[in-house]
Amino acid sequence: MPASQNAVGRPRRSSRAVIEDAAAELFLENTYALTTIEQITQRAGVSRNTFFNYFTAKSDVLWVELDAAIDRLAVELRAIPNGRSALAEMRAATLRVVSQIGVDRVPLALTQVDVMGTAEETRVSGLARLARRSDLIADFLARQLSRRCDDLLVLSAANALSGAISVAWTVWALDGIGRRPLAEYMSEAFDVVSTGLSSALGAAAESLAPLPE
Amino acid sequence: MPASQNAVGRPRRSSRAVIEDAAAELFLENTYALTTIEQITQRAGVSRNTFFNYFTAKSDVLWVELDAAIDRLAVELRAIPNGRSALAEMRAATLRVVSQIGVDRVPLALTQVDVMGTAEETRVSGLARLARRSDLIADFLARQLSRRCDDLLVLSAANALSGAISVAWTVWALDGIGRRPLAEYMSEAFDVVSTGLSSALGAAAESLAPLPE
DNA sequence: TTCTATTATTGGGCTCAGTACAATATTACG
DNA sequence: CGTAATATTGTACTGAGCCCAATAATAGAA
Repeated sequence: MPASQNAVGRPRRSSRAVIEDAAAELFLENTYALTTIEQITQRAGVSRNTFFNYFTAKSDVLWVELDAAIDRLAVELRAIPNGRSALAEMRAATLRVVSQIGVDRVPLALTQVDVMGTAEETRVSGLARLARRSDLIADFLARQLSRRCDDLLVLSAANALSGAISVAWTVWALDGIGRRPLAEYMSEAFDVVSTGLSSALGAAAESLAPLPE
Repeated sequence: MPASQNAVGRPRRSSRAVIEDAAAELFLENTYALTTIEQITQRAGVSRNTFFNYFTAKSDVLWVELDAAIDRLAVELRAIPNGRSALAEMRAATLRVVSQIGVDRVPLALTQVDVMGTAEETRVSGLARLARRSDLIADFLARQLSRRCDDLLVLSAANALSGAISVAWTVWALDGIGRRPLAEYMSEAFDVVSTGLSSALGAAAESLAPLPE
């Protein structure tokens, strides 16, 4: 634990935080793709290797908030005893995690997507998060439903739930400064997959005046 | 179109096919991660650059069948006129595409996952396919429902559907030689997300004897 | 058959992410 | 103050992906 506190006045900031900030600046200045790890570490005042002490990939720094949320979700899911209503518990656990996230904790990858040019480059790394969360949920569902992890039902449900959570994050971020709490978006997305696409899409079609053309 | 047919007896095989075969061999021999593009092209008898004439990434060769299926799905979805039942048309289009796929057309990434070591390395590239298909479906749903492409309902539904298709492919591949037609797996996966997770998971729980512990 | 425009293939060079490993600095703690 | 644990750095390397110009092969016209 080298860089935690200092004897003198200002507490020295951790290398990790310095790297995160330097990366955020450079991504906004030069886009994600055109920023090299060497540039990040130079601005942060550390060596290139130090970057890899804290992140396993350049894209990791884009998803700090999301990774933390997934970590917390994993803890929540593990704490749920067997035999409870899987879907209800899943929803509750997600909302518990998400309710602690302020409206300013937008993952770097989802902020100013246009200026950072983070449309396609970061898509893949975001999908890795979707997959990790999907795995967590699949394990949880398999346990709750007494089914195998590679069961089609389990995997489909886990994918749908993880996807819904992902979409909620995205739309929340896209809504800009005036965005409502993340939990509200999360609830909506859960409703869609919980009640089923046939009713969700059907209701959506009915609720709209049939636009010609 | 240089290497299509030859005057003499055996028609010379296209560079693309040769590369695909060489890659498949090497992935099985040395795993995906330990196979370099240079090795592939050497065995195929072409130069390294020729690889990039046919594939934009090393992982592309793992998903040839899936990419073709997604291309066909795109065509099918574009051909559907407005105003039809979005979910029913989506299901029908998917089944049309998938019914043409023989039980031996398993994407390379999903065959012998253990021996190829294609568990984690290829996960990400597979997710890129999920995302591309998700985009296609979102466009289609937005058109059918007269909603925006970045609408939460549209995105959630598209994600769930694309995920279900992805899961169907995976479970189908995992079922080995005795696997049933892909369309059957696809139908099952569609049912899960169509009827809704609350009923799907609820029904699943009811249909099982409550296993103790 | 010969010429020509098109397309496929190749060679060379280059950037940069990610890895490995050993050496050194820094911190915490007894 | 000494020492063990941890953080940081230096150096070197592999391999994917990209760029661009040069060359080979092909199809089609004449």
